[in-house]
Amino acid sequence: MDKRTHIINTALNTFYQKGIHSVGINEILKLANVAKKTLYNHFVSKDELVCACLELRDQRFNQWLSKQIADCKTPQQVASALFSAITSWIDNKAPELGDFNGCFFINTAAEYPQPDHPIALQCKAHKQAVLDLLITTLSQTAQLQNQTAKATQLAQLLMTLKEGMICQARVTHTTNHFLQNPKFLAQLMDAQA
Amino acid sequence: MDKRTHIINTALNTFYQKGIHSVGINEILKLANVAKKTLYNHFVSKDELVCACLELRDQRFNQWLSKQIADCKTPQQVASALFSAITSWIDNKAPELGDFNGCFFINTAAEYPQPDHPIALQCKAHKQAVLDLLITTLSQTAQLQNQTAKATQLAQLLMTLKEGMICQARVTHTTNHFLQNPKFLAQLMDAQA
DNA sequence: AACAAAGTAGACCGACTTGTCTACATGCGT
DNA sequence: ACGCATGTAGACAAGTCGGTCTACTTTGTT
Repeated sequence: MDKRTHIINTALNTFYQKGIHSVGINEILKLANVAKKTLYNHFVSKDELVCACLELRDQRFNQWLSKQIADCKTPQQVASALFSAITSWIDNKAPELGDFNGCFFINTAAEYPQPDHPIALQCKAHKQAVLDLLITTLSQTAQLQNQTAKATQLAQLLMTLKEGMICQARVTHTTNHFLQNPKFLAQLMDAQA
Repeated sequence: MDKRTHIINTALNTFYQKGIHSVGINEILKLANVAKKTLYNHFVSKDELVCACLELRDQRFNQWLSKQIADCKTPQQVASALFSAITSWIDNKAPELGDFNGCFFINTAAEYPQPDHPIALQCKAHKQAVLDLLITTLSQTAQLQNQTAKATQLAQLLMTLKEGMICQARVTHTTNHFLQNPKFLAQLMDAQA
């Protein structure tokens, strides 16, 4: 396998489970069975390796999520698919995303508090990409065609609930199962009108 | 002033703004104008200092929040008060909580991924305390007396939205202003019935 | 067969980390 | 006035960090 992607894979798994600052370069080297020079031959610094991890995670997550909410015909279906996808992720039933340990981007952003740091900006960009995915998916439903404002608002609501679910699960290890109640979702998605 | 509380205050401010692992003991010593021996005379380790910071933050936050949602007569009022309080915090209009940098407990938990670590447990306990505050406040409204199940469910929904707002604001620096729309809140709080 | 590219293993550097310890100064109760 | 607790200032230990570098080995191409 390509050494570079192998390093990124190992680093992503380790960073995601233990955080960035808690994991040293040497730990990644041992786990990946790779020499230090090889790593620094592909990445000029640890920060750049972190960026590559964020990029890979962004790809994987967006691909996974877009598959989960594809073919939804109504906003309610989108909400339902989204929340059951997140719940299955929390319950470790989404192997593509690894053992659940919260949102890698929120966790990472917490370790890089300077808002203009490249890593913080990349975390921010990921959130925007997910929001855009929700907006376009919602906009493609029959109910919301040519209503981008309403679709945007709904997408923001879904995002807020999604982030809340993830953070709650990360810290308290609890899940809000009523977010999968169809009746509640129907009322929630109509509440905007 | 008491040296111990002065150290905790300085440490809390610094940890909250920059994260735990990014801040060394020496930085806190300089900011607090305190000798290293004094610090280690009051705290056996950095971890214990972090615990003291979490405890202080927990006190301050709960006190602030309970004041914000006191005297609410309906669930909708509770929701409205909660979300406008969080929004004012995000907009740096809650001086008791310092310059907004997300949830200190979520940020800290992200730096201590082991679920059984004392610091992680303290973060978890804080979230439970906030949830309890919401439950009791909601239970005291006329509409929800003797309906603890419904009050609990509503409190969980409010918690999820609150966490989502905070995390979104932390990473993307955006706010969902429609969460303060009274019409939307009314529909949201009725959606459970 | 030969050569260049890319790998391994790990010593090493300087800076930083938490935490200990010595030496000295200050304030307070009796 | 004395003694003790508590403070300051900072050297120091022991270890970790990211990152560089040397010396050697493997791999693939021509």
